[in-house]
Amino acid sequence: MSELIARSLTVGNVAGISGVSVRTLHHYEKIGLLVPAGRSDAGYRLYSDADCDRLSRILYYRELGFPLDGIATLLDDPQQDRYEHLERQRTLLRERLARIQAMVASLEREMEAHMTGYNLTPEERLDVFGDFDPAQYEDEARERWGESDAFKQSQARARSYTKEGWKAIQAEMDRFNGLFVKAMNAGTPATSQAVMALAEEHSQHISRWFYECSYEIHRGLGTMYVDDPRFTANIDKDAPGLAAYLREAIVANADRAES
Amino acid sequence: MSELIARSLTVGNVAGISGVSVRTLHHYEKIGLLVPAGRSDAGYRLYSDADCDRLSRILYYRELGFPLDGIATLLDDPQQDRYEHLERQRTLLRERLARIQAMVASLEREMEAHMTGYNLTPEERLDVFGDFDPAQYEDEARERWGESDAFKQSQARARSYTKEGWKAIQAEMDRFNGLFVKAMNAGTPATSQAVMALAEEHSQHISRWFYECSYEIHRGLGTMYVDDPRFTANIDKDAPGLAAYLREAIVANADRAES
DNA sequence: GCTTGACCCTCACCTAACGTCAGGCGGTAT
DNA sequence: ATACCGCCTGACGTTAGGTGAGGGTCAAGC
Repeated sequence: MSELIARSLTVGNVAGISGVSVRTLHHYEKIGLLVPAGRSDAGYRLYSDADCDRLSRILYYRELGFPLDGIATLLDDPQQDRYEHLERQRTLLRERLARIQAMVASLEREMEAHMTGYNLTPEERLDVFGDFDPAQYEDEARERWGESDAFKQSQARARSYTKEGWKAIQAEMDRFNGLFVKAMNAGTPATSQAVMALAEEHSQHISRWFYECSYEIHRGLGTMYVDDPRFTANIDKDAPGLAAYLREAIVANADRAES
Repeated sequence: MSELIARSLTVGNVAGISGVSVRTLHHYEKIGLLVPAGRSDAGYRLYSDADCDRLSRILYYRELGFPLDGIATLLDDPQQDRYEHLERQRTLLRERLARIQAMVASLEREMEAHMTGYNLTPEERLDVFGDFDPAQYEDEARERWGESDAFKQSQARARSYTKEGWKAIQAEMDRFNGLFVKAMNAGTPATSQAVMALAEEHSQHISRWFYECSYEIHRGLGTMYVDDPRFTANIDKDAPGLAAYLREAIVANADRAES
């Protein structure tokens, strides 16, 4: 056996590289969660590599929201080997990721609502992360957006909006509404060239700002305007029948383009 | 103007749909963070839609680690409009996501270390999320793994290991080591057919369990075994010179296969 | 050898964000 | 009318540390 030079670190060192405060380390010792391997002559705490290892695990579980005494029982359970921990931590991280994604989804729902101007119910607003099932969520997103690529694009773009862009998009959406209303009130059929062109522009506007809006997706949107009463109510607010008119134009345009 | 039937909810209702406790709502009222719009005759708290809206924002910021009084100043700042909040929340979520990804990366580094048996330094172990720069991280990963696809695969696979798989991989790695050591000790040249075949098997084993291991990547690994003293030390622990021997075999095999 | 400044020690009290009773009123369904 | 559930207001407890006070320690420079 070659000599073992076990490097030992002081509280300050450990605090420095781990990012926790010295006080926190004191605290962890007091509650028995992380007792340093030894002390120097002067009484300085000396942390071994194993201590750092343990601290790293502690920080993982702490970040994931475990109470400190829970972490202690987890770490001190002799039943558990390293693999067990890595496994659990991975699972927990996955859940965490899902939670964040739920928040992102909720945020985007709100941005969208804010944009199109309809009001969320308190239930919708407060469903920020509770009872979140990632699988169901993915399905819902896929169902809603037709395919997940488009959805991802939406996220990617949403992330890069500037304030000006945001305002511009809203103005543009208003302009669209105005044009559609005008056409409808003038009695122009939704299937006319002019109105279909407007629908085409609408789809391209979405592509520019939100996600690659395929005709399939655009059709889906049109359907939603009519089928989802919250959308319908908002769209029909100023001009009754606009939602249906919009849908007809969108579908006609999609059919024409794809034929 | 049509009549406005502002629905109002009791504490219990709000607690139910938001997932926070009644006590929490009491607390938020006491500190002035969320004061319900009104009270019923009996003194029941009545929360309006706007209150729910505010609560939703509060929960966002809370989840992101803001202190409650900080949240109050954020929400009550008249300078800030809705967009400001959405914008900030998005940024914060992105940071959060990066943090989780850093943890995942750190976890995978540890799994890998555990697998190949080398010991991380305390610094490495404790670098769980601090000072994380996603760009730098990606670069490092790319540099290390040659291209990012392979790296992503590694992550994808790592996520699906079972305990048995994990043990099997370790056993297999040990078996490889044994075979290489035997060959080396027997004086078999690293460039011999037999040893190159072993190297090929090694690469395929990695492909099976970690990521599509191209010859380029495999060569990179071999180089790392020699260049990274931590790897070298661990590999040479039982059989001095094994790291260099391994590298020679891997490179020879890759050259042969690609010619 | 002495000082200085960064770092360490141990109490000890303070805080944030709730959890958890206790004791009592209000509403409503049987 | 009773029973039960949900609501009310204190008030104390708890977790995970923050923030000094008062006092040793160590390495560098004069």
